[in-house]
Amino acid sequence: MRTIIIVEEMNKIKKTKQREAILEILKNTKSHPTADEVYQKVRQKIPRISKGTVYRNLKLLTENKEVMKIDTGGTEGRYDARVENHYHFRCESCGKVFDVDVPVDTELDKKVSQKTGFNITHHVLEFRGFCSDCQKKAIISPSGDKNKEEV
Amino acid sequence: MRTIIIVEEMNKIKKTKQREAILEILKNTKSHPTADEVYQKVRQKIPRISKGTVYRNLKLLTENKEVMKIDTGGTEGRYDARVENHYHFRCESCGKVFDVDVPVDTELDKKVSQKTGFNITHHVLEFRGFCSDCQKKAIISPSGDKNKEEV
DNA sequence: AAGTAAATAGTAATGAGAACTATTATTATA
DNA sequence: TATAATAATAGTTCTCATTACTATTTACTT
Repeated sequence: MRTIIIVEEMNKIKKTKQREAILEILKNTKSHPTADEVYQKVRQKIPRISKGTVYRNLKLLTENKEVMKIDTGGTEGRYDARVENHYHFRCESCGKVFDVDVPVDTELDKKVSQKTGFNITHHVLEFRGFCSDCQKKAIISPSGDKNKEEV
Repeated sequence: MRTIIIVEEMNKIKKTKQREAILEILKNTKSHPTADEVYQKVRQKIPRISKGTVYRNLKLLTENKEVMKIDTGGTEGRYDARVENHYHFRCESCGKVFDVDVPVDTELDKKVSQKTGFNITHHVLEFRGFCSDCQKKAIISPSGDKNKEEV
């Protein structure tokens, strides 16, 4: 019988201006930009930065818990420099994501853990509906109908 | 000035064995299969069905509220024939999604609506952690580290 | 200052899902 | 029941977010 020892090699992370600029952008925005939005913004400072670098660093920063990835809903990931658990609202018309500041119910996790036997680390909660802007300009129904005619 | 009238044409949906088979599969499974998993299963009954048909019908069934799409987390959508709002648990190791039967807190929507001014229609809540199976076989940490060595 | 290893830019590959099109199947109607 | 109208299908191509790959550059170590 072989003994298996798991060794975690710490990979020495080097400081780069690209990663610092990306983190800075996330820290200075209240919106929750997509990777592409971060890319567009960081290009103003570092014009030759590549999209791969943005993705790689967003992933790295997420792994290091310096930022948080919002993978709830939609196809595009969104990134948030606010790393403590909190809730969001997503507009089903324009897709924008906003913070919702109500206390996180950690008791719920314990309750459901006991009931189900799952080892629950946290929960993600996203409110859905229509933001103020989209409520105003809601002339065309947001239900995704395509059978519209102009007469 | 032109008058614009928006006309919604009701598209008459035709019954097909493909769509019925897809709905049947979703009704007879407690798991929450991805489009591809549905495709694999329906192929046992209709071998020449195309993946596009599966996607199109899943979308159609979702629009008609006959099934529900779980777009929370991950890249792949999952489908559920249980259409009334309920909560889920997602295992961060194997990716499986399970139902969580605790009452849905609709009061929360009203409370947050009033506080924020968003028109909130519902919320999605997903517990995250590790399922029973993955807790047992958790020898290798699920944190996504790749720097492991066997000695 | 030189050596090393990690990070980068740029490009190609992947994979979920949507779009397109000629053909087939379903429903309405004569 | 046969026929006409049109929705749905199979099969293929396309899109778009994200990842992988690779030669070159940059940051840290000694």
